[in-house]
Amino acid sequence: MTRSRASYRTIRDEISRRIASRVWLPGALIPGEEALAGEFGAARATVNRALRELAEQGLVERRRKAGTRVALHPVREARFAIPLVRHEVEAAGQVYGYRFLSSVVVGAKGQVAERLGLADGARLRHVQALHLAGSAPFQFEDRYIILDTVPAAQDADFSAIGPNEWLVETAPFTHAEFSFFADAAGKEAQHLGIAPGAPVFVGERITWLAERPITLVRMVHPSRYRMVTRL
Amino acid sequence: MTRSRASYRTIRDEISRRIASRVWLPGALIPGEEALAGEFGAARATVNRALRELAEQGLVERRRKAGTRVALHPVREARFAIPLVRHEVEAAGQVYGYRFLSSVVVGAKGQVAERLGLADGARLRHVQALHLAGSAPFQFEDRYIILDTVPAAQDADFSAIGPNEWLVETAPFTHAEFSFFADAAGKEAQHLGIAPGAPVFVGERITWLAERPITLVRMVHPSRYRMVTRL
DNA sequence: GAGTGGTCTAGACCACTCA
DNA sequence: GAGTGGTCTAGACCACTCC
Repeated sequence: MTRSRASYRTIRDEISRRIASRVWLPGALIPGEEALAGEFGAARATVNRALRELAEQGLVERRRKAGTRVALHPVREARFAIPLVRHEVEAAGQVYGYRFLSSVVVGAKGQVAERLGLADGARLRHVQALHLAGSAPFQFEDRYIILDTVPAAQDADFSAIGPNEWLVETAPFTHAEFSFFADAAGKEAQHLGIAPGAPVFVGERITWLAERPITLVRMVHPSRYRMVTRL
Repeated sequence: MTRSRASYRTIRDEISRRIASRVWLPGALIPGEEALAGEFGAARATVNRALRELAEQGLVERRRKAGTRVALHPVREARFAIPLVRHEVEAAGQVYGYRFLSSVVVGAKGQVAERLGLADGARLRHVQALHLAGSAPFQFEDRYIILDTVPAAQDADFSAIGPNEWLVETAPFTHAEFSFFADAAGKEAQHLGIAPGAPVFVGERITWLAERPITLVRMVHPSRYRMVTRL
């Protein structure tokens, strides 16, 4: 045996290989953990971990009593890292720049109040800022911070450090909702240096601490932006 | 004790709570697995699984010898399910429709050849199709299938079933690269029933079987489309 | 009822990395 | 060198679900 020992990676990759090479066809039942443990000379827990990871990837589907099947329609998941803008820019080898635009305390109303599940009039700090990669605009940030949840945000100074970095270190979140879509540039066009109506890539994020909303942010990128991942 | 037993979920959630409530601050070192096992009355393996999941979520960072720290900048990951278009439409409670547009075998060249790492002239099947939600256009699909990797695709019939569904059941992939961005509608505008130049949301995906490219697809959505996830 | 995955334990050795 | 996480084992009990 060249294989010093059966690791869960070895087993996972071998099973993955058998699926890819169609030794086990989509929809087919594969051997149980016990059987595979025997085949690979490993403990059942080791096989379990291998299969669990494959199930997380969506490559197989597992059900008690029914066993493990090769997924018919691999509803696979793509994972995207959600880094700080600054890290994103620096990772691309460019110099990060930050420009504070405006800040004002307002009462919640309309769509914003609704999306955050707030009563009209709840106090929000509305901040706008621009993030640069080198000298080029990279992201326009339009953010509401719920002051009931994060009172300290009322007096925070966002002239030098962006509200995202401030929040990350001050108010961890427990839940989040992300959405991404394309839109036509509105008022942010001038800040991004593009024509009004030009396509922009928008990321929206709402974060909560337990059941209390922390912040709603709209991050607008010019259309040269790409969100990329591999798996 | 009301807790019947310490499960890895209990432990994971409790640790998560301590981080959220700032009992353990960003950057702080948290107790070792041994210590936590003692505190929770669990085996070290159980604590390990809890911490491993938190590390996957990006909430903590682990290094041998150095220990486990609360992440300073939670580079958290968002996961997006990549379902079949049909399932996506049906999950939204709408009737899925498919319209085959065109298919032709071409030689690889230019950008396409380059992105797939193919020699000029490699044979590709180029397929275009439209996916509908109810009567409204949902996604325009523009796909190249590498016939060297998937010879069976040469004669596959895509008039009733989309190439994606066909591929999923015929040619599993081992690696993939996804990218998402905003663009201005080009020739696909007429199929999507939107104005040329209107913003569209584009998803591109390349899949490989081992080192051989399977397919490159460009999926174009009108700007009403939202890609959403929670965590 | 029975079979399969889900989880937990106690103990062990290993691998990496910090000092 | 020593400390911490990474992984594996052997065995056990449990929970879900199909028949």
